Amino acid sequence: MVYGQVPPAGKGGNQGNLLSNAARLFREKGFERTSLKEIAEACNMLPGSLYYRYSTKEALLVELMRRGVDLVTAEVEIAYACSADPVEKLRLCINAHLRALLVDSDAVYVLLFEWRALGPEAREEVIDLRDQYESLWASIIETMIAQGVVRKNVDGRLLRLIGLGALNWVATWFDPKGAHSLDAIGDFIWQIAIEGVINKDA
Amino acid sequence: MVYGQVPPAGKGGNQGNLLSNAARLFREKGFERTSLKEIAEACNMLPGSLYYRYSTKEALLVELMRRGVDLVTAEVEIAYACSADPVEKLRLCINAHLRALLVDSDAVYVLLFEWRALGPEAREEVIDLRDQYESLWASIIETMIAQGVVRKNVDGRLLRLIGLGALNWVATWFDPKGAHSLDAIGDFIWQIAIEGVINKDA
DNA sequence: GTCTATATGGGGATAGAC
DNA sequence: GTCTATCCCCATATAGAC
Repeated sequence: MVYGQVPPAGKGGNQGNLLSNAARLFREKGFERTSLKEIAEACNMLPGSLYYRYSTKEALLVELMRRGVDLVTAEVEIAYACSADPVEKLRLCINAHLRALLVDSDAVYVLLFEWRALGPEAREEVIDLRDQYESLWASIIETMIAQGVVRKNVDGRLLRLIGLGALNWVATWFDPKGAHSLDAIGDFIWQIAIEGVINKDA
Repeated sequence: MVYGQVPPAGKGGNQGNLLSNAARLFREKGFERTSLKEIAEACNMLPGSLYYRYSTKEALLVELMRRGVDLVTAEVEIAYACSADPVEKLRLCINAHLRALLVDSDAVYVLLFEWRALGPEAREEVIDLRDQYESLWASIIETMIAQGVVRKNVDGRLLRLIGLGALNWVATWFDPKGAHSLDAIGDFIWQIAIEGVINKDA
C-alpha cells in the first residue's frame, strides 16, 4: 500500500523541483523545523498550493524518502557491476554509497536521519524500503564470505550494520572543503575493512 | 558563557528526575515532537512549572547534553585507566562509549542525535563540549600511533571520526533482546580495527 | 494548478496566586 | 516550588475562487 500518495499525481510538471527544494530544507534544518511556508517560498508558491501534490506534509517526506532509496540503490548496483574483483567491488560500493548520501542527493540524507519524524504507518513503509536497500549490502557481503574473501567466522549482519554506520555517520561531519575528498574517506574505510589499523611488526 | 541557565538553580531537589524524564522522551520521540506538557506529565507536574527550573525548552535540552558529555567522558576515562595494554585499553574504551550511549543514559543519545534542534548560540556551546570529548579519543589514538601500535601512516583524525561513527550508529539499530550483546558488538568493532575482515590465506 | 482566505489546534511561554 | 489561567504565535490543513 502506498501511504498518503495523491492518486494520479497530475501530469508531472516540476514536482522534482518541489521535492528537491523540500529535501534540501529538510536536510539543512530538519523536518519539523521546516514549515510548508518555507518550502512553498523556495518553489515560488504559496503554502496551500502544495496540497495539490501531497495530501500531507508527511506524505511529501515519504515520497522524498522513496526517491532516496531508489537513488542509493541504483548507484550501488551500478558500482557493483563495474569490477569483477570482489575487493574492488567493495571499494566501489562504499564510495557509491557515500556519493549518493553526500553529493548526489539530499533525499538519502533525509531518508537516513529523519525517519523518526514519520508516524507508525509511514515508518513501516520506509523501514521496509530501507531494509530492501540493506539486503543489497547483505548479499554483497554474503557473496564475499562465500567466496572466502571475507573470513568465514565474521558475522555478515554485524559487518553490514557496522560498516553502513561508519559510512552514514560521515554525513554528520563531512566538509567538501576539508582535508579529505569523499573518495579518500571511502578508501580509508575500505582499507580498515581489509586490514585494520594495527601495526603487526611491533 | 553558560547559555540559558537559571541563575542559582535552587536547592537541587529532584532536578535529576526532570532531566531523565525529558531525556527519555527526547530519545523516544525527538525534541520537537515532545511537548513541555508531556515532560511535565512524566514528572507529575504542569507545563508552567518547568519554567522555574529552565528558562526555555532549549535550555533544558542544553543542560541535558552537558550531562551527557560529562557522563560519556567519565566512563571512557575510567575504562582507559583499567588496563596497561594499549590494545586492551582501546577495547575497553569502545565498550565504555557504547555502554554510555545505550545503557547508562538517554542523555548521550540526545547529545549525539538532537543537536540540530539547537539554535546557533546553544549549538556552539554543545559542539565545543562534544569536541572536548572527542579530543579524549584523539589523544587515545595519537598515543597508539606514537607507541607504534597503530601504523604510522594511518590518519588519526579520520580513524577517530570513522570509529566513533561506527559506534554511534549502533544506537539506531541496537536491540537489547537481539542476538548480540553490546559488549559483543564492541568487541566486533575492535576486532575489525585490529585486523579487518579479509581472509589473507585466500 | 495556483491563489485567497481562513479554520483549527497546539505549542512555548508569562504573570501572579498560593 | 508548583499551580492557575491565559496570551500569542505559527503550523498544518481546508474550501472554494480563478
